[in-house]
Amino acid sequence: MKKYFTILRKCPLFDSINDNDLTALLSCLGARVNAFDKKYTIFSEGSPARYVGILLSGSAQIIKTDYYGNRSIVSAISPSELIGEAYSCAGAESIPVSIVANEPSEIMIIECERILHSCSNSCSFHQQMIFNLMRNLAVKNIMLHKKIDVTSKRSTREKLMTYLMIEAEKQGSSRFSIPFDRQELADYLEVDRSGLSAEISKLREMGVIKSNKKQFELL
Amino acid sequence: MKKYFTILRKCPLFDSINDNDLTALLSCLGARVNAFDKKYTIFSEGSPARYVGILLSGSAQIIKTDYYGNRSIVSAISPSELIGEAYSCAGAESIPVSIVANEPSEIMIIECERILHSCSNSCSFHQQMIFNLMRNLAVKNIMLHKKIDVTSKRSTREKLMTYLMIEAEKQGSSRFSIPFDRQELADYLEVDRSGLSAEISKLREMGVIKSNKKQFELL
DNA sequence: GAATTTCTGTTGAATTTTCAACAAAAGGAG
DNA sequence: CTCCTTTTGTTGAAAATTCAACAGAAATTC
Repeated sequence: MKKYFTILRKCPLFDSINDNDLTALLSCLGARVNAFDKKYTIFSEGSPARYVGILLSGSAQIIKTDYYGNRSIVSAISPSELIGEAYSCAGAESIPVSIVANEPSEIMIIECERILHSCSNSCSFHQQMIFNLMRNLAVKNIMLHKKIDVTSKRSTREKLMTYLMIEAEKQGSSRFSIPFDRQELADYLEVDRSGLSAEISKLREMGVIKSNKKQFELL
Repeated sequence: MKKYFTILRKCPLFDSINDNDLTALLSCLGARVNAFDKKYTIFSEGSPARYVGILLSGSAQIIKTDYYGNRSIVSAISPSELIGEAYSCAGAESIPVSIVANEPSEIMIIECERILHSCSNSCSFHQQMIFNLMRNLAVKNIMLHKKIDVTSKRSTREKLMTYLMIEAEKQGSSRFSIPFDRQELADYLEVDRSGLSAEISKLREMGVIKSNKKQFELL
C-alpha cells in the first residue's frame, strides 16, 4: 500500500492523520485496491451504497442516465478524490449514478461502516475521519451549488462561460484545460453538442476566449 | 427555549441527544433566537459564513442572484431544517446565497465553531453533533443531486414533471402541495413563468396531472 | 367592502436551442 | 503507412423557450 501514500495523503478522508498511522489504519478499515480499464464501470447505478472509493490514479466520471436515455455527466473525478461517500454516509439503499473510469484507473475501496463505527481495536482515528468526512461533504455541497449555478443558466453561452470561470478559479489561472471532450462537455453542461461547438467558435471570434481542443483561456 | 423543543427534536443536528440534555447543550452553544418578518433577509449574500441556523417556525427560501440580476430559488426551507451549515462547516469565508423569510419566521442561530470544537465544560455532545452534521450534509448532498436532476432537464415539461415526481415521493402521496407560487416555481425550475403556466395547462388537459394553485396531483 | 396590488393564464413574435446530416480533422489499429 | 473510427465544426430546418403585453381572478390594504 505504501506506493499509494503520496495520493492518500491528499485525500480529505485522511487529513490530520500521519503516515505512520496510515498502514495500520488502512488494514483496520479493510481497504483494498481495484483496477479498472478505460470505460469500465467502477460503481454501477442501483448497486448498494455501502462503499466509499478513493481514486488513486487515472480519472473517472459520475454519469447519470434518465429514463429517456439521456446521458448526463454530473462531475469529473481526479486522483485523491472521494467517491460515493454521500450515499453511503447518508445510509442510502443504493446509488443513483454510475461511476465510470475514463482511462485505466485504480480505486481504493473501503466499507463505509468501518469508517463510521469504532473497531474492536478501538483505534482512535474514527472521530477524526468522521470530522474529515463532514468537512469533505460540506465542500462537496458547495461544489454541487456551483454545478447548479452552471446548469441553472438559460443559454448555452451563459452555461459555458459560468463553467469556464469556475474552472479558471479552481485551477488558479486564466489558462487551463478541461477534463471533457466536446460531447462530454455538452453532457456536463446539459446542452446540445453542435450548439456548444458553434458557441465556442463565436466566443473565439468575439475575442472572449482562446481555445484549442481541451485547452481554454479567458481573455 | 422549552417551547421550541418539539421542533428542535426533529432537527437532524440533535439526533440521539435527549431533551434532558438539550437545555444545557443550547446554552453551551450560545444558541439565540431571532424573528424575521415576511420578505426579510435572514442571512445575506456575502456575509460571513460563521453561523448555522435552525428554522423554528415559518418558512424560508434560499435565493441566488447572478450578475445579470436573474433571481433563482435554490431551495425552500421548512421548520427544523438546518441553514447555512455547508458554508460554515466547510470553512467558507462568506455565503454566496441569501436566505429570506417567506412568512414571519423564527430562527435559532448558533456559531458553528461552538459545535465543532469541544467547550471548556468538555460536554460530551460535540462528537455526536459532528456525526449528525456529517449525516445531514450527506442527505443534503443527495437533495442537491436531485435538484441537479431537475435543472438538468432540457424542456420545461421535463423539469416540471421531474420536480413534481420528487415532491410526490418526498411527501409520500400523489397529492401534495408545493411551497412555491407560479413565479417562484419558475425561479426554482429555471424556466419562463408564462411558459410554465402554459405547460401546466397542457399537462392538465392531457390528463397527466390535476392542479389547483399550489395543489397538485399526479394521475 | 371598495380599491389597489399581486398573481395567473393566454397569446403571438422573436430568439435560441435542438435535431439531423455531412465533411474535414484527428486519433488508433493493424 | 494506410484504413477505419472517433471527434469536431458547420449548416439549415424544426421545435421550444423566452419575451412582452394584457385581462381576469385572487388576495391584501385601508
